Amino acid sequence: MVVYPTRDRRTERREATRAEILEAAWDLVREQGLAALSLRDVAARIGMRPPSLYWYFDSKNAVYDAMFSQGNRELLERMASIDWPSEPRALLREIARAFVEFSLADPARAQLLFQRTIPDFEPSAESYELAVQVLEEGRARLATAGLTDPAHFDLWTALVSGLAFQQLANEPGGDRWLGLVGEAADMFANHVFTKRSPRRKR
Amino acid sequence: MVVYPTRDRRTERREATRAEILEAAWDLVREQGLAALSLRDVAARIGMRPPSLYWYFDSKNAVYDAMFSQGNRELLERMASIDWPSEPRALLREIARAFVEFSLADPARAQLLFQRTIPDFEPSAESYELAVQVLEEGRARLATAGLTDPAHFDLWTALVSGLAFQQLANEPGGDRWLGLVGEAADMFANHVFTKRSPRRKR
DNA sequence: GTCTATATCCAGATAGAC
DNA sequence: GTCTATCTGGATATAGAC
Repeated sequence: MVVYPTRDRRTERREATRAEILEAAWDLVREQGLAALSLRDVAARIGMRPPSLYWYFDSKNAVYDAMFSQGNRELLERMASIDWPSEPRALLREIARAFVEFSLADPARAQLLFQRTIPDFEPSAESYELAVQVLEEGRARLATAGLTDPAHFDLWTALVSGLAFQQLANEPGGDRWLGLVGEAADMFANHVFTKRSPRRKR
Repeated sequence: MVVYPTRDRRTERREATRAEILEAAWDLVREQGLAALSLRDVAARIGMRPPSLYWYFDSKNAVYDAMFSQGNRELLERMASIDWPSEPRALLREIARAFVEFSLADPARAQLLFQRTIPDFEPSAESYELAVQVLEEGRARLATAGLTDPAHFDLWTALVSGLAFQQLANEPGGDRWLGLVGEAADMFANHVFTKRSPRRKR
C-alpha cells in the first residue's frame, strides 16, 4: 500500500512564494502609494519576470484582494492580542488608540482597508467577510461596555476613523490627532454614558 | 491714435475652453473615480484630440491642480453663502451639516480636496493657499462660538470629516452617518462648553 | 488653436517553449 | 514553475504642419 505524505511540500512552497510576492507588494505600496502598484515592480523586486506572477495570482486585483484580506487578518490578530480593560471608559480609549495606531503604522494598508480609492478593485466575498468580521468584533467589544445602540457605533467609527485619517492626510508621521485619542474617547463616553433630560427630537 | 479694446476676447474664449475642459474632467472623475482620469477621455468628451489640451494645461497634474483650487473655491463660496446662526450649538450643527453635505454631493471632489490619494499630485502653492483659507475660515467661524483651542478644532475636523468619509466609504448614497451630524455636533458642544471639575492629566 | 504623427513608456495579460 | 516573446491597449507628452 502506498503511503502518501501528509505534508504537501509543493503547496507549502507555493504558499511561501505567494507570501513573498505579497511582501514585495506591501513594500512597494508603502513606498510609492497604494494606487501606484504595478506587477512589473513586484516581479522585479523578487527577481522574477512579470508573467511568472500569474502562476500565483490570477490578476493584479487578486493581489490587491490578498492584501486586503491579509490586512484585515492583521487587524483581527492585533485586536485579539490586546488585554482589554473592563472599565468602559478605559476600554473605549484603548480601542480608539489601537485602531488609530494600526492605521498610522501603515497608511497604505489603512487606505486599502478603509477607503474606496482603487478604481476597479472590489474585495472578493471571502475577503469582504473578514472586513465584516472586523466590524462585528468591534461592535461586540463595545457591547461589553454596554453600548448596543447601532447609531452610537456608527458615531464611534466616524470619530475614531476621523482621527486616523486627519492625521494621515494632514500631518503624516505626526501626532497632532493621535494625541487627541483619549480626549475623543472621553467625549464619546460622556455622550453615551451620561443620562440627560430628554430633549425634543431634532 | 489706435484705441485698444478693454476686453480681451481671446483670453475670454481661452478661459471658457479651460472651464469646459475642467467640467469634462469633473464628469469623468465622478463617473469613473478620481484616479481613473485620463486626458484622452477628457479630450474625447469635448470633441478634441488629446494634444490640444496641452494648449490649455501644461500637464495632467495641472488639470488636477485646477480642479483642486476650483473645489476649494466652491467650498469657500458655499460656506460664505450660508446664513450662520449665532447660537453656538446651532452653529456647530450647521457647519457640520454643510461640510458633510458638501462632501457627499461629490465624492470625487471630496477625495481630491481632503485625502492624499493621487500618487504624484501635489497642489501648487496657489491652490494650497485656498485649502489653507478653507481651514482658517473654519477656525475663525468656530472662534465666533468662543472656540479657540487648537486641539478642539482638530478634534472637530476629525469628527466631521469622519462622518463624511464613513458615509462615503461604507454606504455611498445613503444617510446613516449623515443623520448623525446633529448628534455629533451636540456631543462636541457638550464636550467643549461644559465646565467639568478638572481631572488628572492623561 | 487645433490638428496629425509620433515618441516613449508603461500597463496587464496570454501563448507556448523549456 | 519560470521563462521569452508578444499582444493589446493605455498613458503623457512633444514636434511640427496647417
